[in-house]
This record gives sequence, C-alpha cells and structure tokens, in this order.
Amino acid sequence: MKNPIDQLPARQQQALKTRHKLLQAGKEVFLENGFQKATISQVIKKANTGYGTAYVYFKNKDELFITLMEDLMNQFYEVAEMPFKPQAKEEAYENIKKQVRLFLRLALDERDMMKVVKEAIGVSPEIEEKWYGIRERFIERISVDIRYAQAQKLAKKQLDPALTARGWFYSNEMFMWELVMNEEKYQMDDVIVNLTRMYTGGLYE
Amino acid sequence: MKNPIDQLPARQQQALKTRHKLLQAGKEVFLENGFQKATISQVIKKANTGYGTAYVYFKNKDELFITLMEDLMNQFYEVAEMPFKPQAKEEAYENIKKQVRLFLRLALDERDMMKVVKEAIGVSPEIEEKWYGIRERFIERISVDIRYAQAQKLAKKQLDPALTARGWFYSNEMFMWELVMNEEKYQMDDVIVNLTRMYTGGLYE
Amino acid sequence: MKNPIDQLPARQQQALKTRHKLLQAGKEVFLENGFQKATISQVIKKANTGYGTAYVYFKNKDELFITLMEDLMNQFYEVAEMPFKPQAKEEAYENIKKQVRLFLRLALDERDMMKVVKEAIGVSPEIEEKWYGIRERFIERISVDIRYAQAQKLAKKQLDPALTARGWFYSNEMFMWELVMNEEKYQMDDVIVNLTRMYTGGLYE
Amino acid sequence: MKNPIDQLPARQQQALKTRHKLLQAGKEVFLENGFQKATISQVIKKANTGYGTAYVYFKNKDELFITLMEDLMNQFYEVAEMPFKPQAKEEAYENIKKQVRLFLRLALDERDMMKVVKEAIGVSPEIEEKWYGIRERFIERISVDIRYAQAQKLAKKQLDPALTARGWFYSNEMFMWELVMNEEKYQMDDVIVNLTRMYTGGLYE
DNA sequence: CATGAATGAGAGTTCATTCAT
DNA sequence: AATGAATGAACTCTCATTCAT
Repeated sequence: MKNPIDQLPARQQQALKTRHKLLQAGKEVFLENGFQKATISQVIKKANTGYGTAYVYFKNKDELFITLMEDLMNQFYEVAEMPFKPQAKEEAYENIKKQVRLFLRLALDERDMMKVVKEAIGVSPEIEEKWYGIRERFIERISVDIRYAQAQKLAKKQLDPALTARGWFYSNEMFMWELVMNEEKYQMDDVIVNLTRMYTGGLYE
Repeated sequence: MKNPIDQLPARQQQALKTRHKLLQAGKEVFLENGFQKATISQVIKKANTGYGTAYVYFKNKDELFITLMEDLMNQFYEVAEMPFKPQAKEEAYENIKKQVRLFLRLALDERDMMKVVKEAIGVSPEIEEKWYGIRERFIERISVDIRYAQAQKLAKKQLDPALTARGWFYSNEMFMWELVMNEEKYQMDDVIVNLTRMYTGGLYE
Repeated sequence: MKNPIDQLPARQQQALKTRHKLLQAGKEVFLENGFQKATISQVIKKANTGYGTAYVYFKNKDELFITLMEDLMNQFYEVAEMPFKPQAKEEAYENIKKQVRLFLRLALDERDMMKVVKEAIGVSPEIEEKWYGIRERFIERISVDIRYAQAQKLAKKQLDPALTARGWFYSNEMFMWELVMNEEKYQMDDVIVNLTRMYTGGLYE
Repeated sequence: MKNPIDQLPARQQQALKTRHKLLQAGKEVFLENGFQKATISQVIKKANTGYGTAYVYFKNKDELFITLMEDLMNQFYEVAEMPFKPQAKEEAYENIKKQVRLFLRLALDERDMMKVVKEAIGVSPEIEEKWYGIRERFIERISVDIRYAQAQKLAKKQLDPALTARGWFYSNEMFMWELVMNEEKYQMDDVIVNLTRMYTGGLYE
C-alpha cells in the first residue's frame, strides 16, 4: 500500500510540507493565544518560513483558521448524518441519547480548539458563516428524523418539524458551548438524560 | 415638582450633560458602524468633546457600550421577573407563551441595538459576561417556576429544574437571535406556539 | 507690528510648529529622494516626531506633497494673473515676452522642486489634477488676452481664442519642463524670443 | 511560399510562441489595470507560463511594456518620416495639416494603449526615455523641413529651426495627449486647423 | 527551455490612551 | 471639569525576483 503523497513530484511534496508546517504552527498559535490575539506574524515565525510564504497558501488569518476548522467540522458532519430509523418510542429515545452524547463528546474531545472556534465565530463573519453551515445541516437532518417519527405515528403531528428541530438543536448547541467553556460545572450524563427526556416527553404531565 | 437634576450644582449639571452627549453619540456610532468598527475617536468627534473628556467618563469602548446596554438589559430583567403562579396546566401554558412573547418582542423592538449587542458579545469578554448575567437570571427564575410547578404536581418530578430551565432558555435565546438577525424568515407566533408546546408537552405521544 | 501666530494659544502654536517641522522634513526628503522613493517613514524620522503624529496632519504622502506644492503653485497663479492691455503689436510682444520670462524664471528658481513636481505629476493623479488646475488657469487667462487683442484689431479674428491659448501655453509649459530638466541645453533668452516671435508672427512670410 | 518561422527548429518555434503568449497577456493586463497597478504576476498567470519563464524573455515590467510599445512607436516614426517638399505656402499648409492629422489619428486609433503609455512615461524613466526618442526624432525631422522652407524662401529666416520645430511639436504632442485623455472635449478638425494656422501665420496681423 | 516554491524587505496605517495645561 | 496634541507599538500584505530542479 502506497501513500499517494509519495507519488507526487518532489516539488509538490515540498509545497505540501510547507503548507503543513504553517497549519501546524497556526494551530499552536491559535491554541496559545486565542483567535483575536493570534497574528499571522506569530504563525510565520513558528513555522519558520518566509514572510510571503504564508500568503502563498492562505489569504489571511481567517482563511488559515477555516482550513484548520474544516477537519473538525467534518467530524461534526458525520455525527449529523447518523441514521435514525426507530420502530418505537424507546428506540428513538436511545438513538437520540446516543447522538447527543456523540455530539457533546466530539466537542469535548476537541475542547481547546472549540474554545477558539467559539471566539472566532464571534469575531469573524466568515467563520460564523461556516458554523451556521454545520448548524443548518444538523437542523435539516433532525427535521427529516422528526418527519419520519411523525409518519411512524411516534411523534406528535401538530408540531412543526423544522421549528422543533431548530429548538432542539439550539438547546444541544448551547449546552455544548457551556460544557466546552465550563466542563466542571455539569455532569455530561445528567445533561444528556435531562435534555433527551424534555425533548421526547415534555415538561408537563 | 422639581427635576432633581436642577438641584445639583452647575458643575455637576454640566458634567451630566457631557456624559449624556457622549452616550448619545456613542449609540449613533455603534448603530452606524457596529461594535468592532466603531472607534472612540468617532464617538468623541460626534459628541464634540475633547479627547481626554471621554476618558473621564468611560474607561474604554467596552465600558461605554455596557452603559448603553444597561438600559436595555434592565428591560430584560423585568421580563425575567414576571410572576408565575399557575393553578393548572392550561394556565401555565398561557403564562409561558406570554413571557416568551414579551421576551421576543423586546428583542425585536430594539432589533438594531440587539444586533450590535450580539456582535459585541462575541468580541468583548466583558460584554459577554454582562449577557451571561441576564441569561443566568432568567434561568434561575425559570428554575424557581419549574420547582413551583413540580410542587403543584403540574410538572414532572424526574426532570432536573436547573437543567431543564437552562435547556428551555437556550432554545428561546437562540430563536431570539435568529429573529433579530433574520426577522423575515419566521412568523413569530409560529415560533412561540411550537416552542411552548414542545416545552410543555414534549415531542412524543 | 505683531506676528499673528504669537497671539495664538500655546497649544496651537505648538501644533503649528510640529506641522512646520513635518513640512520642512518632507521638503528635504522629497528633494533628496524624488517623489516615488520618498516615504512617510523617512519624513517622520527626519522631523523627529512620533509615528502617528504625521498622520494627524497629513493623510498620506500625496497630501503632504500637495501642501508643499501649494506655495509654489500660488506663485504660478500670480504670474498667470498678470494684467495684459497692449495698445499696439509691439507692446503686446513685449508684454508676452515678459510673462514668458517670468514663467520660466519662476520654474528655474525652484528647479529642484519642479523636478520633483514633474515626477509627482506622472505618479499621483491627485497631484496631476493640481497641476492641471494651474494649466487651465493660465489658458483661461490667455484666452481672455487673445480676445482682448482681437477686439483691439491687433490679433487675427479667425483664430479660436481657447484653442490658440491652449496651443501657446503647451509650448511654454513643455519648454519650461525641458529647461527644468536640462538647463544647460538652451539659452533661456533664445527660447523666449523664438517662442514669442512664432506666437505673434507665425512661421511663414 | 513558406512562413520563415516554420523553418526554425522546433525549440525556437516554441520559444517564440511563449514569448508571444507573454506579450499578448501583457497587453491585456496593461489595458485592464493601467501601468502602475499591473504586475508581472498577473501577466504570468494570464499567459499561463511559469514564473521563471517570464524572466527568460523580459527583465522586468518596464522591458515587457517597452516591447509592447515598440510596434506602436514604429508607426509614429513612419509619420515623422513623411516627405515634405512644398513649392508654395499653400502646399506647405496642406502638407502640415495632413501630417498633424495622421499624428493625432494614430494616437486616437490606439487611444487605450496611449493612455497607458502616458501613465508609464510618468512612472518609468526608461519608458520616458523611449518617448523622448520619438519626440526628438519628430523635432529633428521638422527642423529639416523648416530649413528646407527657409531655403525655399517660404519661411522666415530669423526663426531658429530647432527651437521652432520644438515649440511646434510640443503643441502637437500636448493636444494629442489632451485628445487621448478627453476625446469628447474637442473637435479634432478644429484643433488641426487652428494649430496649423497659428504655426504658419502667427497670431498677429 | 521551462518551472514555480520560496523569499523578505518594508510600506502604509490605525487608534486607544496619556498628560501637561 | 475639560482639553487635544502627541504618541508608537504592532499589524497586514505585496510583489519582483531567484534558483534549484
């Protein structure tokens, strides 16, 4: 089994390596200083490349960061695309709990990076846009799931799938940020159980 | 009946007037340029005061903005403190709907300012902190309401009041931001009804 | 007799002094390096002011240079506005010769600066515009003079005053640049006499 | 009949093609962006050649532009070399008018390129030099013509041929630039007639 | 002949803040 | 209480050019 990179001409291999060096250095700088305080100059110094070199690969700080985010974001996309075909309320409940756990788990596994992402979302419209993409993808998928559950006569018909999906995801996302910023404050399992119960059964008897 | 300001010594009156000029100019500048692009220099120029003068009253841009926010935030506090003593599920449902409506209404009435607030939250930790204060106040109040409903045997005992309150507020807050940024996209009433139904009755039959 | 500057508050006197230091330093830098190679940094260093200080007084290199030009340009305006009321062809001829001499003399007296001006005209549209202002002022004045001479039956009626004035000024301007760039090449008096003869009498017998 | 290029070895043919691609791309880039804003990188990208390749053929931006100018400049040289052997004042007048018209016509036919040339003259001393070459060639030829007319006793002897030729060309050149930059402002024929009348007959009766 | 990754000097600019008056 | 001239650290980004392949 060959690594496809090895087959590239030496020139392109070199280029790839430089790009990688910049990304690596970028990640370190962002984790150390946060998004706003990080500067391209720091990245360049750490990557040990020429000043102009960074600009060959990335137009600016935002673009470098987005590239760095992309990998992480793809993992979120995978969670979003999980199959959901429950036959009964209990199965649905278990499926949902599992997906919430994966979602929170992923965020906490990349906690430091997620903190920077949160900051970047507030500061850079481009990055905010990226995150909105993820959110809408999740919401759309959940909408589909709700419609499926309604068709199966598991879920209440009078709830609007799109709005319900949105409200549900919002709760999840915000708890996720809360855990990322303050992991100690809550027990993840308590959060998951309570969140899922609310979602499936509502507050009132 | 006298205006209490009139009773102050002339010097303090003058000071109050200067402060007011700065706040007024600040508001205009923030609404025109957003938080990040606004500069203290612009505010000073618009207020027609000296450079040093602004620093007598406000330590920096954040503090000026926080002062400007305060008034708006107090209105939110009022909504948070609404009494909640329902005797039956239906009454609870109506009360909740009313409060959600007030919350969204307030945000939309001050839509332009709220947009700036949203930007400022992402950029300035101090302002983020301020907003967190509001959020926690809401959540605390809602927790109390949930405990009350549980005591009244209206609400399910097995749900954790604090976590449930938090999840519920998160949904509301996020829909609020969504409406502030994209008023056209949703019918406010649809949002309110769906949100409240979900909260009180849950998704599954 | 009092110098009006002495009457200004100390604060403004200081400001004027700083501004003057920058202008003085600017002139030296431009004369040493020409327009294109001169940088604001050089000016700042020479003026011994803070980095931001220069930007308080001048938006950029062009604006600093234009301020520096203005004084020179006013002298040109004065030459342009010279009265012209000849009663006979010979008087006209003498008047014209005198004005041409003043024009060339002025340019040669400020030869070094004019060289920089020439370079700046080619590089900066704003400065080009300024120069065009001078040119059009001259041409307009000359047009008036031609019309006067035509009314006096000194000048040929079938020549268009505006176009004739323009053509005449063009010759003068270009000889001026030629002399500024290559003083040695021509005898100024030869140039003046030939130019004026051509203008008044034409080439052909 | 063979195209001489076809006879060259394949390698040289390739080289010629590359060179041509660069020139073509260069022209487009200069016309789009003007001289100052155009960069070699843009040209290279448009020509779709390697970075180093451009430097095989042209030392820098100026040289590429000069090559591009050369063709145009040759056309000016042709106009300059027009024969001039009038037997009478009227014939001279007609000849001159014709040459002026050709000169202006040529500039206006290549108006867009001439605008770039004008900009380039102001910015690049090398290009300025090139243009001076053309100018001096014209002036020299006109001097010869004037001497011929003087010998024929058509023109006034007391005018210095070199200075007169220079003044006359300056007027023409400047009107040419004026028309290139502002075609709408003047009627070309009015300009030609007035210019030629002035030149041949002078302003005063 | 052709390539294109890498370079790096340095230009321009901003703006919150101070402090002497 | 009010002023406003002065500051300067620090950032982004460009682009002609080289040189090893």
